[in-house]
Amino acid sequence: MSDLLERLRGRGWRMTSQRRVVAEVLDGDHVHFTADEVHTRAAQRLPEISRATVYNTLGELVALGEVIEVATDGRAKRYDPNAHHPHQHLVCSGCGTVRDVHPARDPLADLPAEERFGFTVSRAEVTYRGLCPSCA
Amino acid sequence: MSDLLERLRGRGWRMTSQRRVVAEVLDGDHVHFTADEVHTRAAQRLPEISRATVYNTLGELVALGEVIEVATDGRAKRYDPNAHHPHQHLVCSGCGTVRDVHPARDPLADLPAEERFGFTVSRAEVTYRGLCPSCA
DNA sequence: ATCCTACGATGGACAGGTTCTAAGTCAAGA
DNA sequence: TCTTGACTTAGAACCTGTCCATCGTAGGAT
Repeated sequence: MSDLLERLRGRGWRMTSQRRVVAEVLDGDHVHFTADEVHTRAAQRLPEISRATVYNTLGELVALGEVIEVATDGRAKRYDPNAHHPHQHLVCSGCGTVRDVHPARDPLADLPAEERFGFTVSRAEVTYRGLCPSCA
Repeated sequence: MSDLLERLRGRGWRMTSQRRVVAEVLDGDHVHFTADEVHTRAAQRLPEISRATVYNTLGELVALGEVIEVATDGRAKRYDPNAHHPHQHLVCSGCGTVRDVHPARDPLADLPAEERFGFTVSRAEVTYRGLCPSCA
């Protein structure tokens, strides 16, 4: 993720301690935090960081394509830093855990033109639902 | 949809005028109202119906599997009474409109066993995103 | 090294969507 | 008809997310 910081600096980002901490929180595999969870974890390192800053930074990361916004349920959005390899999500209906998964085919390819109703379809998000081994 | 009322009564539901009106509002094809829209339309028939009752009833219908909850993008959830015929959703990123669509393949079939991580996967929800003709 | 200043951070107000609570009402079984 | 607990109500509370005015500071200029 430190090359994320490099990329951002290369794009003219002013590198502040707040942005660094948010990027560090999102570092790591299989992480799907809500904005509030990111804020809580960031605040452990930088207690005075504000929620607005976390929202701003996450929004910028999404706009830059470095992070993906995932709406797994009607509740808070989750932020997925694994933006450079296309994937979908497997969600446990019991505990809410999210795993990245890789279907065999691109789901966009399976929506025929006559089922697009004139829409310009740009992406397909698949949420597989079921029970994880612990909850089953 | 009147057999919906029958099914609900059969499951021990107390049949109130409020629940009847909510079920009637959801009747019909290609309907994807928000809770607030359901409330507005229900209130045309039953002016004193409260928002809480609409939310309660919608939640119960979802729990019973009679209605599907569709999470659009940070906006209000939409409620889809077409729960008995498998389909997916096409959402306009501009205005939030939802259309039912039918992909050529069952997306569940495209998640290989080694990508299931021991989960018991029961369903796949696909949300296609793009711009509708008016928003494009 | 210090100064400037535009960009970023802050926190508090605000808004939309949803859930909760306490009190009153009524469907349906006895 | 009576009784009772499930249902409804209004409004407060809550959660997620955005906006605003003000303050602070990163990083280029000097």
